[in-house]
Amino acid sequence: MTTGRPTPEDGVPDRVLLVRAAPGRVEARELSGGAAGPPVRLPEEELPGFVRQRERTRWVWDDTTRWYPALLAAGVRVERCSDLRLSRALLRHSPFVDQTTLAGDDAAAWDALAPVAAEEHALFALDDLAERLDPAAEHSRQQAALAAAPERGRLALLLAAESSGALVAAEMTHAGLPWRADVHDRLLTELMGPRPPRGQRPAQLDALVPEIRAALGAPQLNPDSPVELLRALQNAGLPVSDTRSWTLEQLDHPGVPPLLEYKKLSRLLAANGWAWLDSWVRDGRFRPTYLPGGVVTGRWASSGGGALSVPTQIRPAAVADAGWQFVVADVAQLEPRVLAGMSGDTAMAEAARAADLYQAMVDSGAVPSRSDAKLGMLGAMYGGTRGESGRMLPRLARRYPQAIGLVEEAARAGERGEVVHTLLGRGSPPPTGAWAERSLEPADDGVPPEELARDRRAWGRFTRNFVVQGTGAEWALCWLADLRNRLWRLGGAGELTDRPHLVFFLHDEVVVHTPAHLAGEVTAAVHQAAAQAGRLLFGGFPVDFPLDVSVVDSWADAH
DNA sequence: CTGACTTGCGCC
DNA sequence: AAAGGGCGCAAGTCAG
Repeated sequence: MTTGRPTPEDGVPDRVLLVRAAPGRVEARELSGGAAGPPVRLPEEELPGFVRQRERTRWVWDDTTRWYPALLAAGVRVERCSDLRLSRALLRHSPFVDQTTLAGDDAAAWDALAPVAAEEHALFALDDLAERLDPAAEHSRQQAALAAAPERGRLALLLAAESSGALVAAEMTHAGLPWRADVHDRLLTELMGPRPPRGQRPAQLDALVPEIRAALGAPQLNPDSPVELLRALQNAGLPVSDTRSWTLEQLDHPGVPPLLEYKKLSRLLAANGWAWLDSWVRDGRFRPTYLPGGVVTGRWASSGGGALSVPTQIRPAAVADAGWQFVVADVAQLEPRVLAGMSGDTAMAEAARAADLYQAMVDSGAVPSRSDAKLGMLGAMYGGTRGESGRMLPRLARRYPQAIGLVEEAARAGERGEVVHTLLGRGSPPPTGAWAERSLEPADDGVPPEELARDRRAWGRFTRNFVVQGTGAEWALCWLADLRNRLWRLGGAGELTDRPHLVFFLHDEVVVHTPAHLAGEVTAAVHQAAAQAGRLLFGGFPVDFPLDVSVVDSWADAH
């Protein structure tokens, strides 16, 4: 920013901090090293134009949810950013970081900063906590923390990936998942009859009630009440202590089939019925809010419309626009592959070079059958040791000592009350609860020792899973970030939604909405991004991440 | 009545 | 002897 207002010609270093100044005004300050240059002030309405000019800039801002939606609404996409809120959250819990480097007067306020939802993203809400924070100071603290960290390379990758994730999240909410309300409505109508007036049951659902009542001999039964239902089942002589579908399926009784049918339809109606359509689908798009880093392991959370569980039943309503298609991709067996990579277990990595990792474990003679392989690995990663899953563990440990050793050690560390971390350095939360506070002295306040021991083992299962789930989330973030940039480059000259763009992401699956003629190139990009994510996390270590990719008109047709 | 908690079930 | 990770959401339940 040598000549006043920054321009593209200024070239690198090209990291610019955006700060809210007086109402309606923004300050841009070029950053180099730890220092911020002199502020350049511009009116809010000029910000999109200003940002659009500097395509290669890394924008540093307090929180992506407070800046990016408005830019997207103005038709501006940014290439990269540093999200100080997300970065701080990572650094604050990473065991790689010396926490004293992050101390400061407004540390507590930074720690408390929460994302804003789409409806409240007004850029200059004066009562916003963010208004009182100093992003330049926070940025230099974070740079210092990073510079002092023993694993600064990994951490820097994690911060960049997390920030890219924040961009993707905002873009997906902006674009929305194409959703055909008419198809959804037809689907509901076929299953349970036409939409009833508010507060009434649809015809097909209603018709099941007398059937259930008759079979159970409970003429007044309201099947929506778990309490009433449980009593009715018990009065009918059925040995049950809950009303879960899985429990009911074990029973042989004439009341069970209509009841299961009722529960199934009633669930669909409540979770993804007409009310869901009214609330969450506008102008042919489903727009949930994604919360990057919303889960302690690094997975995303979501809010609005239950984006984490869009049932397969209603996916036929996700239909690409005319002339467009979906490229749907998911990673087969992400977590065991990640475990092979992060533990450097060459034997498991060899299995991970096959499209079906579990089958490869059988073929190498490690376990007798595919289901043994799967159950055993799930048990190793989740901490299940019951039955089949537990019996496989010694066998797996012999064959894959590094991989199984890594999760076992994570479990032991958790049980000792220690913090564990992912490959890139995301730290697990410190343990809470009676067992953790009392781990060094015997219980003296009446909490039975068995209960403390149970809690301790439960925490060990959490830390065991944390390292794998969390590193899996890091792989997925890198995949997403790289794919996002590849898609942009494929698209020609238009805005985000004129080019191939991400419209859905869930843990290990993405949906890209693309002009049909680019579907082949998008498919290639999805594969290239997966390979790149593997290299970023595991360098040259030979572990593959094969994808299942479909090019479809409707999400329901994938796989 | 409201709000907190529980139950059940969908997704990975 | 028993022992499975992470979520969000709606509806029912129950205490205050």
